[in-house]
Amino acid sequence: MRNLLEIQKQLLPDLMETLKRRYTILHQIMLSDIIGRRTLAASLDMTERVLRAETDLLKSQGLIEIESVGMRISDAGRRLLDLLEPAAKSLFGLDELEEKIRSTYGLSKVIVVPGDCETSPFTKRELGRAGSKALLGVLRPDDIVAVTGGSTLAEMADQLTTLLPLSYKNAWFVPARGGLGESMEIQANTIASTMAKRVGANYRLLHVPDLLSEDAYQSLALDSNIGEIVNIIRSSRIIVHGIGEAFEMTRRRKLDESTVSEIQGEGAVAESFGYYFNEDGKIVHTMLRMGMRLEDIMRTEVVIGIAGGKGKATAIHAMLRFGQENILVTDEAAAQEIGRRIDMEVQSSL
Amino acid sequence: MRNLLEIQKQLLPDLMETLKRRYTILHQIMLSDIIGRRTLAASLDMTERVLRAETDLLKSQGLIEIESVGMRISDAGRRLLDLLEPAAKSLFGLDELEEKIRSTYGLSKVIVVPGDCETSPFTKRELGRAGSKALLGVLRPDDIVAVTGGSTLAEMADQLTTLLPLSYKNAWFVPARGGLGESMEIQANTIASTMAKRVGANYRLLHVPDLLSEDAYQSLALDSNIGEIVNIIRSSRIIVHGIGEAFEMTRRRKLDESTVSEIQGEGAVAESFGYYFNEDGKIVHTMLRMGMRLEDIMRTEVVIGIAGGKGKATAIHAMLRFGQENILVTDEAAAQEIGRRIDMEVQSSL
DNA sequence: AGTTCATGGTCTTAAAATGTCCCGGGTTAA
DNA sequence: TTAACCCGGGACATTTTAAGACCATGAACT
Repeated sequence: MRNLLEIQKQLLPDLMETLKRRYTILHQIMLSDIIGRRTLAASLDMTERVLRAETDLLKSQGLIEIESVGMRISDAGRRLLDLLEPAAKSLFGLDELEEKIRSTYGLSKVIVVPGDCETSPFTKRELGRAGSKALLGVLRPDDIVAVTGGSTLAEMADQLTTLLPLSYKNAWFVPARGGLGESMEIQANTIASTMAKRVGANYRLLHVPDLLSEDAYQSLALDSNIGEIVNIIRSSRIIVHGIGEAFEMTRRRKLDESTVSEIQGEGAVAESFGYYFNEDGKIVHTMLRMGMRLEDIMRTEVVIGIAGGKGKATAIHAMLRFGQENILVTDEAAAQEIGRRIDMEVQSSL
Repeated sequence: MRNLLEIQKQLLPDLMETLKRRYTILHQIMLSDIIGRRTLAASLDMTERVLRAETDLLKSQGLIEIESVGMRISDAGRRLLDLLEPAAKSLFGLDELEEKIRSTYGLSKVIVVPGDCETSPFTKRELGRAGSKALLGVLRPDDIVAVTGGSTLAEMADQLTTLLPLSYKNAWFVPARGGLGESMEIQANTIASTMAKRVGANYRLLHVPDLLSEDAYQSLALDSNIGEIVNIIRSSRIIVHGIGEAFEMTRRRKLDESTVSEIQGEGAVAESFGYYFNEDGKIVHTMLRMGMRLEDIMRTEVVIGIAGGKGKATAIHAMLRFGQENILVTDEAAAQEIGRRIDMEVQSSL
């Protein structure tokens, strides 16, 4: 109950601060699996000595275990974090931010994790955890899930774990599109297969390059194997996609200079599923490609967007305006920025 | 949510201590109406200086007002205490104690107030407050309530206040028995009238001595006025009774030496409604008297027992074993002791 | 085998908490 | 009216605690 905290704040004015601090420490320890005092102090921007006081306390409460190799969260600590998570949201004021974004863009759910992906790799991991939690929250035993590529999605795949012994052996994971010329780990194909393995589901891969010439597209479309998997992709009930900053994506796709400047000229700020969007969420550029098409996306029941970092706020905002998202998973830095933009819009519309 | 507090106990054990301390201080200030720093420090067993640090904080939070005559609780402070009360129960571990006693003896409700009646007059006042709260919780507009005498009941009568504008003008308060040879303030008659006045209800008095000879009993029973009020008493839906230590009651009743030794020889430890009970809750001695009889008590819908102090634990325990209580209101000292006895019983039954 | 990073111990210093006493003023009871 | 009493608040020495800095030792990894 939110009330109780408000009441206690009167008698314990510094309650929030301490609670936040200890929660953050415990949380960080959990994310790090095992971590030393000095490293942890540096990553939390505390002096070693005060951190030590806190970890001693956490240890005496049985929330962490201290070994010669470092500190590790205990089962009790893990349980505590789980229980505290909703409260922590309100502690950091993230619940309000979530609701603001959710209601403004009519989403069914918004999840904001504390921190900034760009600054801390742990926040990125947390984003992945939150994303997989969100996916598991809507995943049914015989769903088809399409996923895109990207480092955030890769992190999410790593964090995906089924706690319940629910069987997903009739579910399918497929890539939403073909491969980018990027490292193996963050390709949609890899991510689809990782996710599938982690929840005990099946997967199909799409072995075609993402960027296609007209000729190549036509000939591949006739291939029956490819046709089959593309049909599966297009009938997905759930799509999980990263959100990219437009310019960076052109670079990662190694587009030629003229195309890049063309896309930029059209005011593109965001990219997802192979489409480029301007600030207003309008599609300004479409890449010829295999896999999900616009009409498939619009038909998809659950669209989960996942991205974080202040620098991606513009891109995320554009995707929200596009209006096809159902669930957004982002971080505090991006959410704050999006919140500011919402405020500005409201103000200018008065 | 109960959960949150449990979580806090793990993550903020030190803050919970100060929360307890500040709650106790604020609570004591409320009970004292107005009190000076030194007096308060003495009654809470703290040094003046540490108390001062706390009261300064309470003042800065606007929970108390400091005047030249002493400290007084503010409206905000009063509100805070009310809101925090259920949480405080769990903070002090009293909720578990309540539940333990409740379930062991099949009561519908057990209320344990912090402290020890014998040590602190404030705890006695608190016991009275809790008792009147419990009564108001079950009191219906046209109830008949029988009350016994005793200092605890007197305190309860003083603390009885109806917050709601509920009308009890059709309710009746009656004494459960006649007068003891004691001071006016703690006689059942006085208490019944005080309670009735405080909630705007009616009252009838029973003007007969509690201890009667056979002859006197017979002749009084024929009196129509007395017969009428006795009938009202016997049809009560609620009875609120104190619980006395057997030996002390024989003294207060000024019984002759032979009767006293007789009662003692029978192993009596508790007294209530004019009956003496042994440790097992069996009635071992009955006084000839007007008013409530055993069969009336058994028929009564709501029996509220109220008593506190470690020295009364044996007596309270005996009454619980008697098995007619529905609601017990006691203090921490007595409840702890009763809890210990329950543990011993459980252990010996294994 | 050497390096690195971990915990846990210790010493010093700064700061906060505490114990103690006192003062002027208002309240109360005689 | 007066005197005793208790009040809050100021002052200050002292104790306790928190914090910073460093080091010893040991496990793990290269």
